[in-house]
Amino acid sequence: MPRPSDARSRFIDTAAVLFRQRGYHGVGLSEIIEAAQAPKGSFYHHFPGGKEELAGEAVRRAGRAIGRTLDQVFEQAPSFEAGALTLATMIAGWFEGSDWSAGCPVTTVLLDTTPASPALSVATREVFEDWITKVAGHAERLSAAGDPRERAIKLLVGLEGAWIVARTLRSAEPFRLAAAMA
Amino acid sequence: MPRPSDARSRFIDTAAVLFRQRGYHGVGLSEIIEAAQAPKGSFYHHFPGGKEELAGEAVRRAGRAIGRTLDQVFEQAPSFEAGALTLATMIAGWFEGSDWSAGCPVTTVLLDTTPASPALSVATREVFEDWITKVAGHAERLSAAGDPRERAIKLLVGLEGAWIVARTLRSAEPFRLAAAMA
DNA sequence: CCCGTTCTATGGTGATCACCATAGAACGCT
DNA sequence: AGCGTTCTATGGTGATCACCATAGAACGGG
Repeated sequence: MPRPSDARSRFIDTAAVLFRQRGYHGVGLSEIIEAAQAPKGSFYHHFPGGKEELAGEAVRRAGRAIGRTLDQVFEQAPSFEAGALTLATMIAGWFEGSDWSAGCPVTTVLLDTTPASPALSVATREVFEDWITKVAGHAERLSAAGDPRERAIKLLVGLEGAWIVARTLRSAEPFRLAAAMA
Repeated sequence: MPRPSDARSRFIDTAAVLFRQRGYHGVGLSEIIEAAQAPKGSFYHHFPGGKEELAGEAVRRAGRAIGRTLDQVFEQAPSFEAGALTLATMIAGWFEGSDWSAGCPVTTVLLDTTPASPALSVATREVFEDWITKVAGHAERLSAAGDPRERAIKLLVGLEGAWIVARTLRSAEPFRLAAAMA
């Protein structure tokens, strides 16, 4: 086997960035290929499934990255509430750093493709379920009040809502309020 | 002036439905025109600003409709909490009735166009601000605890988040939890 | 009745869409 | 060295994109 291609990886990361800014249909394949500085022809070698396969990989990779962050934050949090606030503050910081343009990598693809693309619907669902399971585990470990899964979904709902509202209001306040709610 | 055109109105309503399902870039103009059963040429007569102008009208009209619902619900609610629960239940019902495909009319356009289209960014922002102002007024009138505007944003964040998460989970639970949070 | 405005109707425009056929280059293996 | 696989590179494919030029139909007011 020749050298492992970093072109494939660049495709995924580039696509993730662009999809978060303008959604799945808002970004053309040619723009992704150009931004990834890869030849057009090698795209379909790495992604026989085309744009959908690429988006699926982007969603899963970004999902895993956030999942890791989520574990790190809650592992060193003194309480579930403190962890939720730290997480919300972190996301708000990244979001503001992107000038309120880098939306949730799952949501931005989800709204453009569900239920039109079953494969992508499954990918987004699995990422959300993974996050919920992880957070519920931390909620239970930190002996937070109430049902762990419900608390996890509450946090997810609050953060996703904040990610939407903050984009228009161009303010971190929704994240602060989301953390306070959950 | 000849008869007021109902074609223009059909364009707006048709576009609103389709944008909510698949986002701004996910729906082609030709599909909207065909679904509205209008000739292609009359579109640019009614909307010289093209697709963006149409989307702006769709967002504002849908925003006003939800704004009216919001007033109706809170005007006959015994408390802010009761109103929030009723509202969340209503939206969840509509959403499930569309087989979890009719997303928030603002969000679905917002994520596809902000900040690429300043005009649409303004439209989505104005609708959200209108909702917040309305809900804050009801919160104050019903003497809900805490800052009225903060409570309004909390409810908005919760509902928008629920609208996202419920789409993937295909369940009304996120709406129930959003109401409980706010 | 005729004019002027409003709206409908047809038929494209160039540009971009996602996708692919084909061939050569780069490398590991035997 | 020669083979087989992996990847790069080029150059399109038909389809759809948003948009528009042009002309006729439908209606009001004078």
